[in-house]
Amino acid sequence: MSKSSNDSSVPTRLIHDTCLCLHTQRAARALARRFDEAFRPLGLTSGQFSLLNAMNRETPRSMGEVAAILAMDRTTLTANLKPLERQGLMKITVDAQDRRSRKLILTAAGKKLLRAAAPVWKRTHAALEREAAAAMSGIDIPNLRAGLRAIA
Amino acid sequence: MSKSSNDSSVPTRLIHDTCLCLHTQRAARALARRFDEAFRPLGLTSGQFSLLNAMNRETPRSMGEVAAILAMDRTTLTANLKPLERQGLMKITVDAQDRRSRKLILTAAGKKLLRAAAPVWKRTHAALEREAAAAMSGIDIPNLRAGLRAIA
DNA sequence: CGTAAATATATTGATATCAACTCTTTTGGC
DNA sequence: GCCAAAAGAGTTGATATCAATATATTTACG
Repeated sequence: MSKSSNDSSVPTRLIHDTCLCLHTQRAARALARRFDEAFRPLGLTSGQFSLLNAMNRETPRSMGEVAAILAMDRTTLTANLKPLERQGLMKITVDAQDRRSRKLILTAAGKKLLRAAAPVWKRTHAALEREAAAAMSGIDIPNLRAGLRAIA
Repeated sequence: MSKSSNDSSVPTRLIHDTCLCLHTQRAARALARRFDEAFRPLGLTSGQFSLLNAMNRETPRSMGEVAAILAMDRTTLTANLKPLERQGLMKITVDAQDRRSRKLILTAAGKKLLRAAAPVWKRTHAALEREAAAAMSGIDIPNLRAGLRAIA
């Protein structure tokens, strides 16, 4: 006889221990909280920091380009831009070459905030790498990044 | 003179390429979409699947325990339980030993849904691992999981 | 040229996420 | 036993996420 409560061919325990989706969500939540806290004095979240970064270039990107870079749904990007635009950190302009497309442009305030956030990021990321090394001896951070890219 | 637009000591490009927070968020979004799609015929999201899994045990867990397992804020868990409870997949009971605490208990419907979802998970995860191997030759999935645990 | 298909984005509705705050219950010091 | 501190959970408000759907613009075909 099999056990009464867990007779599935794929036990709960195996799924919990194995699932890359769960492991990635767990890490994503933990890292978001950590960077959110670090950026809080600047009135910025971790996601907003990544988003501003993706827009910080000479040649403005379109919504679709930024959404692809962040592996984010286009409609999520539309929503995420609203608070940034409201705070005057960036603006959305119609692309003159293709009037369906939008160019996402950082304002001076947005660039200034990014400059202020950069050392916070550097400090926080360095601490994260130190702790990761302590938690997992011989952790290979570049390899971890490559693995994350492979599953994204 | 330094360049006019990017004179920060930490260039945007370096942050974009390096940031583990961004890489993890990207992967988390992509995997959530993928598993959400696979579970859709069952009316389940990837997060709900992980949550039901965390509650599937003989000895019920409390909210705090489940939140810790998922690296999730306690208040997020409260919110996430609402649709599951409404759909009759689980119920929340007061712990008789400690009336502050809640025991999270899967219903028969919840267990049945989990059993139906298990093969979907198995299939989807196997496909993910295949594609990850194709994207990154020599990818070490157990090592990737360990790295995710180290940063969570 | 004109229209159907494709492309780029926006809106709506549901769930997810967390900080700040509140409420209830338990624990510890006395 | 009493009361302050601690612990567990719920509520509110803001942002994040995506599917389904809608709108505007461009492209392609005839």
